[in-house]
Amino acid sequence: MGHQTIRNLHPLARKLRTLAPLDDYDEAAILDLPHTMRSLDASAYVVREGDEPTHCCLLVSGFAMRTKLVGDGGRQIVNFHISGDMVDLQNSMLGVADHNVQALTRIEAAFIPREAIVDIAFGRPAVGKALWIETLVEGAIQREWVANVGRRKSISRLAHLLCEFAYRLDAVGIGPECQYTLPMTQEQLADATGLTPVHVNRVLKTLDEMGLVQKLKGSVQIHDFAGLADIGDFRPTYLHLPPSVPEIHQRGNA
Amino acid sequence: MGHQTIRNLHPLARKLRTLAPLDDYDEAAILDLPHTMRSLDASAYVVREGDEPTHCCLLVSGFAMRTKLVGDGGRQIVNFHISGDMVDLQNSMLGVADHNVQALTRIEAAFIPREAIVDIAFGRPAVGKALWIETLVEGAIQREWVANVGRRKSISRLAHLLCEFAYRLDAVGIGPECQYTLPMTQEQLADATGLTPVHVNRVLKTLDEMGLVQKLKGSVQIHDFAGLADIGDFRPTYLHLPPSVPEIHQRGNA
DNA sequence: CGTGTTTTTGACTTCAGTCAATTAAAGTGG
DNA sequence: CCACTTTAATTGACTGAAGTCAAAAACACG
Repeated sequence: MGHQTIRNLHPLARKLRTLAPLDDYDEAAILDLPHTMRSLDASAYVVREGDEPTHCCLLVSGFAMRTKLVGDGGRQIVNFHISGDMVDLQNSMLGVADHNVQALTRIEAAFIPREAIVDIAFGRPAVGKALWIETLVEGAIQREWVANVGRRKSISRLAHLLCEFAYRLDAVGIGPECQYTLPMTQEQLADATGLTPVHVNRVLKTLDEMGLVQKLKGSVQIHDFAGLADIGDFRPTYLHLPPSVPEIHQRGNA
Repeated sequence: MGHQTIRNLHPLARKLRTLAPLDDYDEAAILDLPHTMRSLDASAYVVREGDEPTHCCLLVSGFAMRTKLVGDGGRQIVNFHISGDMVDLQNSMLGVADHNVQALTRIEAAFIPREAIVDIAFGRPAVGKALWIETLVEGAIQREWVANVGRRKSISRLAHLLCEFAYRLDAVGIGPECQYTLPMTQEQLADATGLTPVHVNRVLKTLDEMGLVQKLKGSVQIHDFAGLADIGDFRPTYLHLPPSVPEIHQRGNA
């Protein structure tokens, strides 16, 4: 594997560095992780419920989502993922996948053998700690989603989701301030918020009329971040981002 | 600390053993973890949102819950916890608590210094792996809760919750088959399912009329587990329990 | 262009929430 | 042990937020 290979895992190194202090050897070990690159088309499955994956999938570019299907045919999106996310630690470490991971857009992904992850985690405690923290942060996000879907009304749910996405994109350097890529369809937003597509459409219209946010095709323009965060009841603590990130959103009112 | 002390952490050893293979030294190291015992009354806080806990709380006996408060005063319970659960890995590892942990009943808890956890996790990879897996399983439960609250109707939500609780109690040996301790009030069930107490009351009545389950004070009697799992759309994969546990529920129809 | 998504809108329905009052338990202290 | 307070459960009547159904308009793309 040559110089090309080295760069593939850069998003992972970048992210883990923000989660726990890593030295140069740690970073080198991350970049050196064995892996195979694959690109997948939008809506392709990375893992399906019931699979027994042997590799961990790192999302290098593009967007992905985790989905669960319920009995009556409904679907719930339980999280979205962006560059640098280990999209499948859980499924590969737990043996059998309890949910689906799907590409949302076309993605580039690195598949890393599970053993290599375990080895680096315990061979290099700093890396292990970072991976563990990543797992914990994802848990924190899931908890916030439970609260979002369980206890907020539709307008807050959507506003909250848009705020979260803005912060997470900022943290990885995509999504320059107040206009950012939002590749989900309204149906997907509905599945993420526990609403129906029709209602998402109406709520989005309301948010627009309120002058808070404007949804364009494939992206979103936030006009008043503070206002959006307010009706979305959004406080970013649960994302456990490094202190630098939140500042970006101070200027939300363009 | 004498022989008494050794037994305190037994629930933890017991649980971690089911998550990853541990040798005798691993178990001894777990039982040897420094800790202080405390008992807390029902509804006392173990951690509050915003705290910066330095200790990890292990629930030795009793029941606890994680709660998040939303802007309009609503509360969402995002998980329940039972004996053997590390109720506060997330908050202590992530620095600042993004949610509350509260005793649901009177509890006995062991508070273990955060550094001791980190040391054992990386000094004894088998233990570390078990802890990591515990974190991942909790994430899996959170995802299922997102789907439960987001996409199931009220009767399924409650039925699902009751099934999950039955399985989790079985896994730690409390809750002998079909009658088990269910210490939550209807208000707490409502906060866990994203419903109102009034509606929970009505749904519980319906479940009773359907002959599936009967709620008594402080406990619940399941008359038809298969039927309950059916309307609850409950499949236990996401709990990632050892294969032995599920069998107990084969005899659900007493 | 034409075909297939995705978005948008309107009319109507329903599940669950709200309000309010009652009953039943569970403590508490004299 | 019993009045007294508090907390939890129950019930009914009414409301409302979000869902459903259905059709039209707007894109996206080969």
